Amino acid sequence: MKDIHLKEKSVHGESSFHLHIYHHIADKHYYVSHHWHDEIEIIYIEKGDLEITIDNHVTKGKEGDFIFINPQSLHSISSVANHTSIHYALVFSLSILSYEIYDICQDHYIRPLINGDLKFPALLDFKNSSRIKDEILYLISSYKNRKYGWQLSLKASLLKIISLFVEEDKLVNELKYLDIKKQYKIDIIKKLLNYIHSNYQNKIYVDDLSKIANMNKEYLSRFFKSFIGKTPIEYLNNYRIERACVLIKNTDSSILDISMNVGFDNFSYFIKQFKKRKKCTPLQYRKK
DNA sequence: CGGCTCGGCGAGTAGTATTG
DNA sequence: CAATACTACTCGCCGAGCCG
Repeated sequence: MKDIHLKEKSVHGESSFHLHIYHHIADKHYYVSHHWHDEIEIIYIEKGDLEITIDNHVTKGKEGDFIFINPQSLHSISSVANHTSIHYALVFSLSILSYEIYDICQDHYIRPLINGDLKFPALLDFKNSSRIKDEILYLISSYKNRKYGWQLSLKASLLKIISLFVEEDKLVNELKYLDIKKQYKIDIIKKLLNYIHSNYQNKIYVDDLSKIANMNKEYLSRFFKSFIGKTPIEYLNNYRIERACVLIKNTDSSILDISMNVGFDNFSYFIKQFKKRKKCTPLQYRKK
């Protein structure tokens, strides 16, 4: 089975050019579970609303908003109360802008952005930043049109966007605000999520997780919920059901085998949990 | 002192195994 | 398949300890 970890291992874009733009039409059940990656992600909400949680802080994005997710930030994305929405997600590695020789741009801006000393603000107020907005929209259209030399045009746009951020003094200097305690907690959550994703096929008890986090199990439940919005077991069941859905769609295995495979050793409990989340039985889901 | 973090207790709920 | 008993989990509450 494909090994899936919360830290995305997939390379965004072609292997020769690490920038990709996804166009998502998100229905009312749209939910991208907590994960993180080395790339920067810029979300442009074309239509509707989106709720994005970044490092335990909820950002409500409205139509026309741009949301910036910095490298290594733990984030999840979901639709807002029964509404569909359309958004672009620009995912790219800042290393495509790196220089091999020492350069003041590299030293003052690119490297600090890569290692997290400088960050983009989560939500940008575009009242006074229409140039940044225009440049991002231009970047999206360059990507779509793919005229000769489009990669160069995208690179130029990215540098232009960063230069506008610098010019307008909108980058956040993390060294000034570094919250070591908060970072420590985020690291624990990442550890727990990684453990769940690596071991969901086996039995997982809250006690196992509490040992990983060095907390007592009651506190861990609350700690986890305060970050993820679900208790550890709710999250685990949800993840198992999502994994089961993939197997139901893409394999001919029996529902019983699939339920065992994703870590449910109690078949009736699996059906119960499946119906609770998907509003149909696993077999009905396959027939759809 | 007040705010915050974390541990621990107890009660209620959810999940699971067993039995008839 | 339902009833039942047991275990695991969650959550409200309280208190200890730490820090500014």
